Amino acid sequence: MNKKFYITTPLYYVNASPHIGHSYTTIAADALARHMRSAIGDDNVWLLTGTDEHGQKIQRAAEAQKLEPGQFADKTVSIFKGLWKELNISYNDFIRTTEERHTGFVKRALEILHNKGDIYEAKYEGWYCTPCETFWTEKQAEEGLCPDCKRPVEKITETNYFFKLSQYQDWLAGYIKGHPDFILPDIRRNEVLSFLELNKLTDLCISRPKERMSWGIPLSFSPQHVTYVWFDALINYISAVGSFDADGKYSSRWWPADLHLIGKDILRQHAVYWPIMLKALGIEPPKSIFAHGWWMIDENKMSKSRGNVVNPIDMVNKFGIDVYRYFLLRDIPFGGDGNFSEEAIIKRFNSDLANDLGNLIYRTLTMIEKYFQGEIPERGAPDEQGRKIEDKIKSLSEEVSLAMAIPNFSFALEHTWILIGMANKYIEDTKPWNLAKENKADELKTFIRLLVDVIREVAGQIAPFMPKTAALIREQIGSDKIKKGNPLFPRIDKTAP
RNA sequence: CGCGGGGUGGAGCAGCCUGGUAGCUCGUCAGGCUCAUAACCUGAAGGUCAGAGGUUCAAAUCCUCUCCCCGCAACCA
Repeated sequence: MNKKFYITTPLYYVNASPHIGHSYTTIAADALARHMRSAIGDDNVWLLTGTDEHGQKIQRAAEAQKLEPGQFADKTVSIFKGLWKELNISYNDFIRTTEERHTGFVKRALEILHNKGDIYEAKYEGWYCTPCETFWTEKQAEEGLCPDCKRPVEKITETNYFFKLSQYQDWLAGYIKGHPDFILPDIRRNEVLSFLELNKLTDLCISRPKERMSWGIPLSFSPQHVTYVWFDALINYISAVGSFDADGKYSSRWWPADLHLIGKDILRQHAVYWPIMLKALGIEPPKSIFAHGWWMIDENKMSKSRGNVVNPIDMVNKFGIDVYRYFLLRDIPFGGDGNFSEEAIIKRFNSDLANDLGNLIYRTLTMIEKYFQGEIPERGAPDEQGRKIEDKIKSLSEEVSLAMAIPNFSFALEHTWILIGMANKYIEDTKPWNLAKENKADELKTFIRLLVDVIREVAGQIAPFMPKTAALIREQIGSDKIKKGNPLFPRIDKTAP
């Protein structure tokens, strides 16, 4: 029935280089997209990522490097694209908010809302800190001082444009209540609901005067203003995959998105602003928004000021792409926070990848070499333990699919590892070395072939998580004749430097 | 009374929504095996599920209170 799957990552803000958090969301989205491609076909899955490039932070960061904002963004974008290539991210489209296809779309969307009366002009009053170029509320600017630099703020009044968020508050609350899967996991859903109950939404200021901030999309009905970055950025999810017709009706092959994958820090923008913007535009909301947790670095929140930002490239260089991908998706149930440390990666690596999976493959290949000169045998009917393994092979993909639908990546991987464990135990119990000595060739064939079937199934199930590894496994054991290589995951000796 | 998350054997976690022998991974100890990457398999030790009270035939699981830790408070995945 649902013959398409449209999944997005956030549009990453290009004011800084990507860190572990960006890579986490993106890898998760990639794994899910790959899984869905194998389930419903390559042509029916669309993975969108991209970059958010407007706004004051970019303008200032560019100035600091004596670059035009566009040039500055180009630099960061190439870093992001390089990382996604490195991490094997199979995105279908990469949209930049500075591209014409997006800016034109945003202008049009704003026009529609303006014509409809959902965007109105009003005086905006606030306490402005000129050196910081930031507005503060009365409460934030205690004693008339900027909370950042502690210099005096001044009261400024300017004309801006506002979006009628408040008008849709009741609709949104009702919608969330009526759609249990709209905001996931439940913790986040409750968070948004209680936020909506406890607060009265204020209309969202969606413009910035050009003289103060020029790096943005100009409003067509007021060229001296540019669009507020969040309003601009969120629209990418629809601008990338569809268009408005002459009457302002939106159409797209892919919309509504099946899943917006985000971090918990940008939940409110996605769960409050975004659905309301869509509602106002007469466009269906996304089916699901899933906010995952944060990686803590050695028990601390990752932040630049702490100097504990983890660069994904360092981890990839140290442990390999697939190990990094596996660790992020396996170590914690998707949704919660996790602790990131090299020690934790090594632990996962040695126990799951080297001992369980790598060793299973290696010992199986050795047996095929030893007992069958490298030819993979056909098999007959297995014994009882073998039949249980057969059953597990059959049921595994369904189990994995259910876990991926949540999505809970660690559950999905755990299911696969149960099969790996069963196979390792099967070897132990069957004692093939005795079968060989006793010349029980048929039993040995069936036994070995079942192991091969297990490994092939495992390769299929881990492919979305570890595409490179899956390909290597298939290379070694995918055809009639094995190609044994070195162990896929040589153990990491902790005592070594 | 700002909001939220968490406190489960040595470590990290699942289970809690839909009460009913407390589970997983790692670590430790003992044993087995040799096809294998000092890997694999088996067994054992180890928890009054933060504390108190309540509901119930029965509570880690539901309710109340207390203590402790941690995030968030509008552009950091």
